Amino acid sequence: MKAYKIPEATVMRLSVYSRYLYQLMDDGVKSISSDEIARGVGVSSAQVRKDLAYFGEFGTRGVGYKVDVLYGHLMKILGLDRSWNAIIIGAGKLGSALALYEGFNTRGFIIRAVLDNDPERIGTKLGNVEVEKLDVLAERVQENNITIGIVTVPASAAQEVTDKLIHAGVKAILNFSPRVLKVPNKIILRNVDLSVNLEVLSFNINFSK
Amino acid sequence: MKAYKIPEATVMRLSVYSRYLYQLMDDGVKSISSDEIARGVGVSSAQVRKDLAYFGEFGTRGVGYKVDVLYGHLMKILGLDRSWNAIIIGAGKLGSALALYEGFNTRGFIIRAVLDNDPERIGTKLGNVEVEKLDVLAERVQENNITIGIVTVPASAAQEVTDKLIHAGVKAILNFSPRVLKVPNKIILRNVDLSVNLEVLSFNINFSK
DNA sequence: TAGATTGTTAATCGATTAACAATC
DNA sequence: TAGATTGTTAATCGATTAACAATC
Repeated sequence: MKAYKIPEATVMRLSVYSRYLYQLMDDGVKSISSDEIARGVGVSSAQVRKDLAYFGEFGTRGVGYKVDVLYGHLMKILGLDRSWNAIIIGAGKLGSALALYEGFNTRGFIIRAVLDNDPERIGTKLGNVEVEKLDVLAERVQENNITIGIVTVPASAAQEVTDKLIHAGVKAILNFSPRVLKVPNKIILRNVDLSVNLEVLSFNINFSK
Repeated sequence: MKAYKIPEATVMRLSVYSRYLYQLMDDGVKSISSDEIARGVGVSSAQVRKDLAYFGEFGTRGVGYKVDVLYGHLMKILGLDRSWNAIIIGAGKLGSALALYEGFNTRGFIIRAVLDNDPERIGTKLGNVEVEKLDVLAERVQENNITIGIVTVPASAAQEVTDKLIHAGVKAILNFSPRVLKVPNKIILRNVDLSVNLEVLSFNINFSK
C-alpha cells in the first residue's frame, strides 16, 4: 500500500491525458507542454502538472514533455502495461454491447466470459465468447484468472451476483445496475449508473432557467 | 438562473436517493429517517440532510420524512416530473443498447430518433424507432422538440456530430465517445467514458498492492 | 415531558488554483 | 544569456462532517 491517497478525479484525468497523448503520437507530435495538454483536454496547466507530480517528474523544465515517454509512464501508472481479464454478468442489451465494445480490448481489458440465466440468451455468440449460464461463474473466474467483474443484471439480481463474484475471487467490480451494492472494503467498486447521468442533465436544463 | 451553485455530487446523490425511495415505496415503507436513507445508499446522514437542504425543508423534526412526499420533491427537483425527448447519434453496439435500454424510458427519457451514416445500419429497427441517416438530424430535433443529444459515434466523428446537435438546438449532450468535446458555455455537457471507469479500477487494483 | 430527528452552522478536510523558484 | 516551462509550495476554494439548537 502506497503512502498517501490519490484523488479519484486525478486518476480519471490521467486516463483522459493518456488517450489524448495517444492521439498526438498518431498525429506525429513528439513533444508537448503542460499548457498544451491542458488546452487539449479542457483543464488548467497547473492541474496537469499537479496530477503528474503525484507520481514523479516526467518532464524537463523549460522544455516540456516527450509525448511517447509521458504516455508510457501514464499507461504504467494506470496499470495498462499489462492485460486484465474480465467477466460480464448479464447478457441483456447493455451487457451484450459491452461484450462487443472494442474500446475495452484496445486498452487491454479482455472479456473472458459472459453469463446469464435466461435460456434464450445462453448459447448466443458475442464476438468470440458464448453466453453461458451463471453456474459456471466461479469456474470461469478461476480458470481465466479474472480480476474484474462487470455487473449488467437488473437491480433485483445485482447484489446476489456481486456476492458470487466476490466469493469467486474478483478484486474489482464495475456496477452498471441502478442498485447500491454492499461489498467488503478490500473490493474495489465503481458505479456507472446511466440514468444518473441523464438525470444530472435534466436537472441542469431545469435548474439553469 | 438560481442564486447559488449546487455541487454536481449532490445532484448525483439526489438521483440515487430517488431510486432508493422508489424501491421503498414498492416495499410499502411509508416513512423514513435521514439515517435510514444514508445506510440504504451508503453515505452519511449529515450528507443526506445537507443535500436536501439546498432545496428546502422536506421532513419533520423529531419524526423524519414521508417516503412518497420526499420522492415527489426529488423527482420535481431533478426535472423528472415531465418527459424529455432525446436523440442518439451512432447506432453501433453502444448506441443500439442505449436505444433499447428500458431504464431511460422508465424515468421519462424518450429516444425519438437514432441516426447513423453506415448504410448497413440505416433502416434497422431498434424497438419502435428506425435508424435513419445523419442528414435528418436537424429535422428530427426540431419536429420532436429534442433537448438531449446522446453521442455514441467513434472519437473521430464526435466533435462533428456534436456541432450539428448544437446547431440543431439541443440543450444538453451526453457524450459516450472517448473524445474531449468543445461546446459553448450554455450547452450542458456530460461525459461517460466507459474505458475511464475500467482504468480507474485497474489503477486501484495496481496501486493498492 | 422525554426522546427522536430535522435543519443549519461551524469546523474540518481535501482538491484546485496561483505563483514562483528551479532549471533547461 | 534570455526565454520558457517544469515541479512545488502556499493560498484559495469548495465539499463533507460534526455538532447542536429547534421542534415535533
